[in-house]
Amino acid sequence: MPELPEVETTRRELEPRLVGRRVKRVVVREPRLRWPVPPELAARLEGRRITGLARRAKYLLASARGGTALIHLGMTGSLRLMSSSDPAGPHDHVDWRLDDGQCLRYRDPRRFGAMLWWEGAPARHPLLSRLGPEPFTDAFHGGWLHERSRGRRAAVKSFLMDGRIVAGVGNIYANEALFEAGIHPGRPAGRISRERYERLADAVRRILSRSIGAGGTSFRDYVRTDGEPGRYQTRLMTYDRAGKPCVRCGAALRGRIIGQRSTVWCPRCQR
DNA sequence: CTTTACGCCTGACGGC
DNA sequence: TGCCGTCAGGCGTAAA
Repeated sequence: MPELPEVETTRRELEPRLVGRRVKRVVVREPRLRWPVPPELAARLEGRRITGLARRAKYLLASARGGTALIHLGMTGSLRLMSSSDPAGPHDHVDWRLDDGQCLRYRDPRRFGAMLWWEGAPARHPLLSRLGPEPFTDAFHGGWLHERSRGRRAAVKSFLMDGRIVAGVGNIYANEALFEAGIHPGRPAGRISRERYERLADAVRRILSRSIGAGGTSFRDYVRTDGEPGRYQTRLMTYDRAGKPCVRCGAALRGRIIGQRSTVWCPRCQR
């Protein structure tokens, strides 16, 4: 499931091979993603050069003269670079054929992802305009989490996964960061001290950094741009490990649905 | 404002 | 073996 580390891994791998290239042709085999791929995406992108590739939360932003393509990988999306002559497989919904013979190919079996075109400033896009700070910026710190959580009764895990609080933390890494910080995922967000939120902010950054360093987590569908899986799934401490021993203390990890998401924690290490 | 539930979608899995 | 029900889940949206 692509979260911030998977999207950032994709961005870093694509950037040197995509930026500066001209898009010769956009082929949309299946426009029915989360929102329909708009016809103007192909119309505007064809013939233009990609001038940059940025990330905001889990969105990739490919800029060109006159606009920006927003790409979201949803649950099962991946972007790979291959030869334009490679035959498309199942769920390969969109190709960007480039001027050097490469092809940027978007695959997404469940079609929860998106590919949109936006002609204004990216920060003004409705999907981006209300996002909270990026985890790796100075604006994200324990004091911010503490301040924003006052009066909130929802579980800290749900709070941490709220994109308006911090951008890009999804279910897997919320579980991992709370484990690392020793905080029970079900604890009401408003009842956690500033000191513990400092530890949580640090843990979020550390967990995300480690996963980016490993090329992300591949559970089912996510692959890197060369088709290889990420390596971080071998280092997950909680996710998908309910009932298994805690890597730190050996106690059996507990699992429960919190905020409609599978949640795993150690009953001894997390309070 | 916050919180909760729903739905989009396919593939994997378990039960019979 | 095959069919079918259930589940997973990012995240926008609607409703409470």
